[in-house]
This record gives sequence, C-alpha cells and structure tokens, in this order.
Amino acid sequence: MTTLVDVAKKANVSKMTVSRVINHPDKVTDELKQLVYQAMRELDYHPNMIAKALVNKSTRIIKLCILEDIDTTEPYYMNLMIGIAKTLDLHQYSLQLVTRKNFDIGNCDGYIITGMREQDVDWINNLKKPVVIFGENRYGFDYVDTNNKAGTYLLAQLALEKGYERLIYVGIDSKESFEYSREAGYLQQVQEKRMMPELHRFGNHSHLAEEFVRDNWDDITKNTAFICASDRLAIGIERGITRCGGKIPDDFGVTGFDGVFLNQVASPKITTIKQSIIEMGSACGENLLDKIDTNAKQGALVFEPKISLGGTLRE
Amino acid sequence: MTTLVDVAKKANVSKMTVSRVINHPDKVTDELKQLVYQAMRELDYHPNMIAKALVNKSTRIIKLCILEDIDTTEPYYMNLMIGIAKTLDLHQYSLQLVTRKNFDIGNCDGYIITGMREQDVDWINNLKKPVVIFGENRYGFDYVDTNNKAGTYLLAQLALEKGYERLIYVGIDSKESFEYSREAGYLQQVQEKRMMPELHRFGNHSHLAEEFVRDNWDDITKNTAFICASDRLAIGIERGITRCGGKIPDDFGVTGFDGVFLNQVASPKITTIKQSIIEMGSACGENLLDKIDTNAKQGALVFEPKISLGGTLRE
DNA sequence: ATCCTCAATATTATCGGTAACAAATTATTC
DNA sequence: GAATAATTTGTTACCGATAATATTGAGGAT
Repeated sequence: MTTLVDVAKKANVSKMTVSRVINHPDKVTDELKQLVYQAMRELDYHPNMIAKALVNKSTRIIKLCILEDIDTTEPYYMNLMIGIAKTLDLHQYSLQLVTRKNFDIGNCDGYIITGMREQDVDWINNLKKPVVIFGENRYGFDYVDTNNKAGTYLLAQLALEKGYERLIYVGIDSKESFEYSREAGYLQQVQEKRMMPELHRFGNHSHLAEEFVRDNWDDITKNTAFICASDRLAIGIERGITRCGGKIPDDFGVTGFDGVFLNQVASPKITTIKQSIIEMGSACGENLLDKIDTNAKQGALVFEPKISLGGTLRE
Repeated sequence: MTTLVDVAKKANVSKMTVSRVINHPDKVTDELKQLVYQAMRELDYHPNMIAKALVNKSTRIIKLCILEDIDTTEPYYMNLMIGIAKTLDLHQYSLQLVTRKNFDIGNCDGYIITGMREQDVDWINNLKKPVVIFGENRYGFDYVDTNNKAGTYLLAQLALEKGYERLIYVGIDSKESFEYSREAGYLQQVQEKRMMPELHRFGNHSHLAEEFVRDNWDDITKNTAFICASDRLAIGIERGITRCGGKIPDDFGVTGFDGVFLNQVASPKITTIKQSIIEMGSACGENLLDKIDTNAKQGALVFEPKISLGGTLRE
C-alpha cells in the first residue's frame, strides 16, 4: 500500500502538502498540486480510510434503524439495504442494522431511520449524530421519499383519462405523513375535476379492503376506479370485486401504491406506483455522508413517482 | 470515549499492560489482570477498533462475492446478507458487495463467496486473503452449507413412510456439488430400500418440470412421489400433476428443497427442506473472522436439514 | 537596505492502539 | 550468595493520516 509519505517523496514535498492537496487544495500552488497529482497517479495512491477515521475520531459506522416490523419476504427492505450499502461501501462505511432496543449499543457516525412515527420525534431530535429519515415527515427532519402526493394524483388522473367516472380512495388508517400526502394527491385531482371525494380508511390488510367491497357491493356502481394507498389494499379490492363478479378492468379500475413484491402475486397485475427503493436507499446514504462531512442540512430529497402499468385499468 | 490510557491510569499500570490484558492475558499476573478488568468495567471501556485496524494494517472490510445472478425477489440473498451483516456488524466490520468484475477494486481482509462453480477454483486458490465459501464444494475450501445429502435422504424416507411406493428424483441439470449430494441422498435411501432409482435432470425452471409431467403422464403411476432438487422444480411438478388431473397428496407426492420464498406462492405448500439462511450467513461471517484472526483452516460447517411440512405429502 | 506582512510549505504532536525492545523483578543454579 | 535465566512490566517507535504551530520566502512600506 502506498502512503502519503511515498507520494510526498516522489513529488519532493512534505507529506503535509500531499494531505493538503487532498483536503484543502486551494491552499496549495498549482505547480505543486500538479506534481502531487502526478505522483498520486503514478503510485496509484488511495488514502487509508482507517487512518483518516482514527484522527477524525470517527467510527465509519452508520446505523440503520427500522422502527416497524420487518417482513423479510418483502424485498422492500432488501432493496433499501442494498441501496444504502452500495453507497456506504463506496465510502468504506459499515452498515449496522439496529432496532430501537439495541440502538445505543456501540458508537456510530450517523443514522438512517425508517418507519418513523409521531412518537419518535422527540427521541430523534435528541440524537447527537446526523440523521436522515427514509420516508417523508413534517417535523423538519432531512428525508428521502417518493412524492406521495404526486403519485396518487397521477394515478387518479390516469383513471379518469381511461374513462372511469367515479373515484373512491381507499386509504390506510394511520396518521403518518405519507398517508396524508397520498390522500391529498387524490383530493387535489378530484377537486380539480369538481368531483365528489369519497374516502375510506382501513388497516393495511387486503382482507379488510376485500370485506369493504363485499359489504358495499350494491352501492358500488359500474365504471368506478379505486385509488388505493397501498398494493396490499389494492389486492384486497381486486379480490373483492372479482369475488362479487365484477369485471376488472372493464367495469372497475384499481390502482395501488408501492409495487415491490406483492404485485407479482396479483392477477391481473395492479397498476401502481413503482418506487426505486434501491436508488432511494443510495440517496439516503449519500445525503447522510454529506451531512457527516459538511454538517449541513440536506433538506428533503423527493423522487418523482413512476407509474407501473398493470392490468387493473382499461386499455 | 475512554481509552487504554484512561484504564491504565485508573489501574495504575502502563497502557501496554492493559493492551496485554486484552490480547495476551496469559502474560500478565492475575493480580494486575484483576485490577485492569476492574478499571475497564468501571470506565465501561471498549477498545477502539479503528486504532486497532490501523496498527494491524487491516481494512475491516469483508467482500461478499455473489457469482450467480441475483434475483432480488428471492429473500435468499437478503437473508444471507442479513446473517453475514449481523456477525460483521458485531465485530465492526463492513460488508462490501462485489461481483467478479469489480472484485479487485479496493482492499479487504477476507472474502465470502457464493455461487462458486468449477471454473472459479483456480481463481479462488490464488486469492491472497482468507476465504469462506457459502455452498458445499469438493476442492477443500472452507465452507458453510446445509447437509444436502441428508436433506433428500430424509425427504425420500418421509415419502416412503407416507406410503408412496415409487420415488422419482427430479434434479438440476448442473455439475455442482450440492446437486450431486442431493442425488446421493435420494440414491442412498432408494438403495437401502432396494428400490429402482429413477433420476431425471432439468434446468432449474418450473416449466421444464411441468412439461416433463405432461409428456410422461401415462407412465406416471399412482402412488408416486417426486423428490425434487429445488422448490422451483417441485412447483413445476405440482402444477403438472394438477393440470393432468392428478391428486396431491392423495395419489402423488412432491417434495422440494430450499423453501425460502417460492413456497409461499405454491398451493398446496410444498413439503421441503427449510434452510436457515440467516444463521448460515452468520456462520460464514464467524468462520471468516476466526480465520482472519487465527489464520487457521475452518473446515466445513454443515447444518443439519429441517423438514418443513407442506401439503404435498400425505397426512 | 531594513523591517514587516502574508502566503506557501514544512515540522511536530496527536489520534488509540500494538510490536519490539529495555528494564526490573523473581526464580534457579552452582 | 553471586551469576544467570526466566518472567513480568514499562518505554519507545510506529501504523497513516490531520490540526496546530513553526519556518521560509516573496513583496511592500519606510
């Protein structure tokens, strides 16, 4: 392994100059800088992160804290982890998976938190290290998420374009920010078209949505599309309609949200919002590392939603 | 953060003595050792891994090299990674995901390799850092795997106990060690019972197994059980039998192998071997870290298979 | 020419450990 | 009981980087 000193010798400067070329290039004359760059190239120099970490008193560990229950059959967290790990590995950081319980065991340089709820706010505010939240929030924490509002807005728009005349929103019975945003997207679309909003909320289980359809089958007129807040609910609606003898997509439309795994099981596949969780995970990592380096607020990083066409809307 | 020096002061010894208590406790008198332990406890001392890494010229990075294509919807690799990461995090190592292509970018302390084939042997032999293979092999590399032979042996035994009178083995058309072992398990069971072995091999796709059933439906007598080398093949067999009007499990039995995700989609669920990939991943990590510390061969670590009962065998 | 700035570069100390060597203590031998 | 060997503990140097401080040298003012 070539070190600073090797480069310094080759360039005929002190090792401090080499260090400065890397960390404060503006404080070195161009002439020397060129010499140093040249030497670094010739020796294929890569800084030793461990030495850096030692003097910076850093750990090169990032903790990923998942506050909700993990369903390992959902590739959601797999993708999130892959995305985060990709970035962290690139910078030679190590990812540590923690829960709220073992959160405080061992040091780290920063946190990525997902599944945050209102009750976690105080706790997060008191953390001493940089934090990035995966999932939108309204408490001013830096976060990365899909544009939830735009997602339902676009799906509702698409449903209307396909000729469905009534839009029923099927939401998740929860006070989380993403749910409000998804409702807001639906509402905005419906209001722009001067339609009657119809909202229902359930726990995020397919059978609850299915029951809803069966219980209200008589009131569900043909040419209705259901804008659902999750694929899970959408699958329940789809099943309910099919069991009641309704025809998808001819007489009824269904849209979901999330579309990672569940969609593979549904038939026909749900028209839904496809989130690039891997990419978003990477972004979480990048944001957090930036924040650690510069100590600067990162703000919100919002990914624009992409519609994944299934067979639950016409055409 | 308390350091060696803090502990040394408190215990009234030199920091070298503290270091020795940690790394070479046999070279320190019990008396001093007790003093030092006491001080460490009182100050809640945890060694700084980064400093350790610097002086040991280690990177605290382990590369996980997956040589086959990753299907992110299969929780297989997710679980493997979770298992490995769990162990590595505990020891403050960082996991880096690499492919054969970007394998040489950046340093590391050791490798975990999965999906190894014959053609990779020379390459692995030439690696300069400790290696543990995930998946059995016959080239003397340290590895972690399920006892593949015992798996099919047990499933075949179970099928016979349930009264199926003919056992057909449906294997994967590949020269990999695990496949030979699974065949061997079936063969041993069949030979012990002095039955005629019947082996078939296909690429690992459900539709190939399904076609096989349809093409040979006339020759497939009632009361036959299919011992398959993978869940994927088992699902194909299951579908083939059902489509041909056969009754599972009354007239036909099916067993699989692996049972991570696919099994959730099958109906009825396949009776298969359940592998605790997470645990095996942890074991890979432990083995590798041991190997890095002690430089000693770890040998093979074989997990005994557990049968996961589905609905594809009688009773 | 002398003194003073200010910028560019070099030197030194430090992060928290460990190995190699030196010193001190104890045990063994004749 | 002195000489020597063996064991235990302490000192020093070093791993590879960076911050703080010291040094050098060029240009400006007097």
